[in-house]
Amino acid sequence: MAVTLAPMHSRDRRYHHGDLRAALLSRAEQTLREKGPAALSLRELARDLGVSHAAPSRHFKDKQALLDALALTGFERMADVLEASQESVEETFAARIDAVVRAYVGFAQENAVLLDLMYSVKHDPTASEDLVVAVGRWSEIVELLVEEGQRSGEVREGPMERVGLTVFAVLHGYADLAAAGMLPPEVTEHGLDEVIAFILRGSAPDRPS
Amino acid sequence: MAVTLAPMHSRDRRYHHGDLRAALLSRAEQTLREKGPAALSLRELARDLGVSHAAPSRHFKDKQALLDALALTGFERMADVLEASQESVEETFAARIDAVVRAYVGFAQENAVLLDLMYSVKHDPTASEDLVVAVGRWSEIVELLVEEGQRSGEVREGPMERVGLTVFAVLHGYADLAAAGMLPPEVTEHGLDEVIAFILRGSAPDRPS
DNA sequence: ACCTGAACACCGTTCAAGT
DNA sequence: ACCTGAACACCGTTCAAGT
Repeated sequence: MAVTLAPMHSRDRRYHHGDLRAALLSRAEQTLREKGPAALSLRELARDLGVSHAAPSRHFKDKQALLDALALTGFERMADVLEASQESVEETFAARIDAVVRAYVGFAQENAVLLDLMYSVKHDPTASEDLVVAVGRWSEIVELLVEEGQRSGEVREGPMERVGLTVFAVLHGYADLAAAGMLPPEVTEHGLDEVIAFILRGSAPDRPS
Repeated sequence: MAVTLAPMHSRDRRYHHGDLRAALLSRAEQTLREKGPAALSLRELARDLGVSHAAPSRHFKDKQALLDALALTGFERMADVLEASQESVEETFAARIDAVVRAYVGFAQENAVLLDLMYSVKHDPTASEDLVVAVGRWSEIVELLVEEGQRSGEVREGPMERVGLTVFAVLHGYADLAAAGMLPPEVTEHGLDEVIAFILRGSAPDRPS
């Protein structure tokens, strides 16, 4: 019966969608969130949006291209969240780490499936240039933070690949466990304090003995 | 458990495979490793093994059941590797952590895609009971290790959900980054020393000041 | 430029039937 | 018990054609 176009909603655009690309991304994320990555189908997406099954190919070369684009928006939003966490925060390493850990873990919990997608896409060798840029943006945040801590004497000396990377590993590991639902419920926010304290102890300078 | 049976076709296998279940799992892992999870198809698996496309359904209810079973073997092998890492190792917290970190990261690097599968399956609410058991086996290893360290005074006091979980988060985060190929190449093994030192500092008791 | 509709090859799942 | 072969509904991708 669906031969007539866009009949249901009076305020619908012309026979082509208007901003199909954005609509596809948004709807895809919703499906991902609600039914998981295995349930994501281009044809169903098109059906939901009231366009033909071939329409998405005008905006995304193939399914993987849509997933890549979705992951990219995830990285960008993540970077935004991390950068925002550093605004109007006391300029000590402890305060900054506290803010960034809470922001990262919060994002991970609210966007667990998207985070999975982000990391699996990044794993892919054919990753786009934009994506590399977006990843760089938020690994830089941790780097800057650590370097600042080193200058102020709050963080032990050493190259970024050692100190910064390890701090990031803690951050990422805890967020990943939280997103995967592996943390006992009462630990989820309580545990954050311990993680932050752990990072501070682990990255503190040696005390003269 | 008869292994040899009457042959059927000219030179190939018998008409039923013999141990199709194990063959499916093994071949699925190989495909996963070589071509990634998106390229895994039950029909292709069956083709590769010379059985009809409907044969796998005798052993796995559906595709997800096969993936679950594959993830389970991953968890079991992981537990084996971790347990093996604790044999004939000096009985100090430092030595034990060193061994377990290297084992975990090593496994993660050699089985990156499988690890992804393991965590995505564990994320699934319909996870089997066997799987929960297998996960428990290796989170216990870290717990025992931390408790032992606490008794010997090498590790600060505190409940397992605080100290043990955080140690595990570092371990997991670094392994995940390594598996995802996010570590600069020269860091991969060099960085392990820093991670281990970080864990030791982070979990050490407070020094009287 | 943007989308449709038909076509193609492939997929997961089910099921009666064979051995 | 274990597997086959056909059938069904669905999928991703491509492409000539419409507007």
